[in-house]
Amino acid sequence: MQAAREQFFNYLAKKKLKFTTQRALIFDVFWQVEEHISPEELYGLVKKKDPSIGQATVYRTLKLLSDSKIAREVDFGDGVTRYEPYFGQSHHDHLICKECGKSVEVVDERIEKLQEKLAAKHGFILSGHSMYLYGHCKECSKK
Amino acid sequence: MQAAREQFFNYLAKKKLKFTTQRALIFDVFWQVEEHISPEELYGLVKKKDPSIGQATVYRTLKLLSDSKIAREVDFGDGVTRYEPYFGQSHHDHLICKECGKSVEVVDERIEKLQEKLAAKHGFILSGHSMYLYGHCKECSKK
DNA sequence: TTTAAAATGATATTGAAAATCAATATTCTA
DNA sequence: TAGAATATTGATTTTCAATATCATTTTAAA
Repeated sequence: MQAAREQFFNYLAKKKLKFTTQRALIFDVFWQVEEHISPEELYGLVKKKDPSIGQATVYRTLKLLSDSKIAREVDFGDGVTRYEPYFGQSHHDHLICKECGKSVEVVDERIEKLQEKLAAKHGFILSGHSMYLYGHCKECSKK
Repeated sequence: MQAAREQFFNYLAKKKLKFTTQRALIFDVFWQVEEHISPEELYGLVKKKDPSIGQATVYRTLKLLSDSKIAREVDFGDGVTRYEPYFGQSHHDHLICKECGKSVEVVDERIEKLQEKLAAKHGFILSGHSMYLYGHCKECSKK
């Protein structure tokens, strides 16, 4: 079994929750996702494989995936929470084109370090952050 | 007239919009705000001064204040968009305690520079960013 | 097998935000 | 100034994502 699937299984076991066929299916479809997906979009994909699955189950399962660190919530500020496969992925933030909506995953270790120091300076222990860079991509700048 | 009020007035004039008494009142109440406020909270305050003002007008005016760079939208990820006085303020990001909800305004010029470079590295021209640092404040860490 | 706990899908509900719309108010123009 | 054009307002409805509820079914434990 893939590591991520196993992690999900273990997480559920630890919480005395069940690895149901619905959760397995939702996980499998989700795990194919490139970049990120909204609950509604995922629901659409999942329904193709099993039309009997309820929308609420998709929402609930995404929460579980998020709690178990298999998925990560991303919020591009357009009113929809999206999720992206996270387990096994290295940490990254997002760079989004305001014009065409394209998003790129980015990281800068120096920024990460500075964020921690910045928090510490104010007496905080940093546990996470969300950083979205907005701008115009090469293609859109040309126009 | 204060600079911010004037900026709002000029913005409206440029767009051929009117500086109505409602907009003036909403601006005035908003400008007293420390840190940030949600539309609903602001609506509550404004109603105390003029109970006839409609909720929609508060929402609309906040959008105008945001468009004119007098206010800035902030999103702490709890489903409510808040606004903070921005005109004349120096740029800053937010450090939020996950436990007590306290928020602190922070900046690090080095981070700002690195963000720009990071975007450039991917062919983007950076036009803005949103950065929220989450952690535990000194008081909450003690417990 | 019985009992308890968890999960599901359908449906209803919530809450923020936006859209609609009739009624006013303001500005422009002849 | 009268009248036309435009903008604004407040009330209300609508939208939409997300969550809550609940009866039913499934699964695990005793």
